[in-house]
Amino acid sequence: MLDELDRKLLEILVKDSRTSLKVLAQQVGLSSPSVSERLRRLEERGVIRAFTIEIDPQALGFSLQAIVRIRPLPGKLHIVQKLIEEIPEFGECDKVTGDDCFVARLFVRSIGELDHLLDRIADKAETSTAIIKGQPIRRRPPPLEALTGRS
Amino acid sequence: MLDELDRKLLEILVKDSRTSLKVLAQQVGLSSPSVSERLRRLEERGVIRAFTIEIDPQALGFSLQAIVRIRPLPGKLHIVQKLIEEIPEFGECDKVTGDDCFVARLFVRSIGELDHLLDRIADKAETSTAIIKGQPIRRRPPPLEALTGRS
DNA sequence: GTGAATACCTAATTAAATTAGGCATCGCCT
DNA sequence: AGGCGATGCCTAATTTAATTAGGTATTCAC
Repeated sequence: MLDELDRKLLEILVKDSRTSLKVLAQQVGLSSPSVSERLRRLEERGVIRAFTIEIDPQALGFSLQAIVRIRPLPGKLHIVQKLIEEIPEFGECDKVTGDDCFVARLFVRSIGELDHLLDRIADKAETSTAIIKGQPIRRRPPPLEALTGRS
Repeated sequence: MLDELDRKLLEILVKDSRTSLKVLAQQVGLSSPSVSERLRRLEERGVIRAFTIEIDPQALGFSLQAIVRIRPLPGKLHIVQKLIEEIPEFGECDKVTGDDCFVARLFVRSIGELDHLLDRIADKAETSTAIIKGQPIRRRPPPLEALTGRS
């Protein structure tokens, strides 16, 4: 369902999505219309979810990040979820097993802002917060390398 | 340091980084060479870290994700960090305050694979794992919206 | 007030993406 | 076995986009 060439294309595009069809084509040994068609299908099938840019949060003024565990109080699940969706300072957020809780990333400008945001959910959920220090050890993408290499 | 137009450009590009200079230009009311120059500088300054694609992990076979808290045993910090960097199944990983530990995302094909990977660090760190269920409530990006809107 | 630096513009050029049309291979059905 | 449709690729032509070159207005420092 995803052949060698598709994976190679994805690998190149993760590193630089502006790579021209011409260059992609010579990397995989196809013509540019063929590559174009493959990319179209990868998008169509949802393998490529988006062409996007990665922005440095610090450049936007978000010098602080935190990882927050949020356990909604009984009956408050939907209200809490809605809040998370609406507050723009939330980054990625996942629901995890166990005692039905969320794990989310928060981008803030200061500790004060962090406190303020947590206050907004304090009466609807039990939270625990870990402040992120330093630069990330790794950044996001799903492990394309893991498909070819051993682990 | 980042004016209104820059923010607008970032906002458009986060949604679709293939947006042409022509379209960007008319959205912000500049000519395309001017937009081109602004983007060049945003990259140069590190505001735009990368042009990239977002891939659906499931399409790659990673049907399971977990968030793992990893507290390296005394003296084992660097070994653990190196492992996290090298194992391709790790996604983003941050160091957090408190008792010096990491919070990482793991992409795996099965519970078996998850167990296997955790075994590899079991003798070097204390770990606790939460399996992610369902689709994420929110996805990654730092909150551009938070710069304009109130919160 | 003059000179240098910005930040923008338009027009011309170069480069990239798309379209159109055709060919080979494969699987399937009769 | 022969034919038919669907794939997946190709080249060449066309269209669209990005870049470059050169010029103008504005601002700030001296």
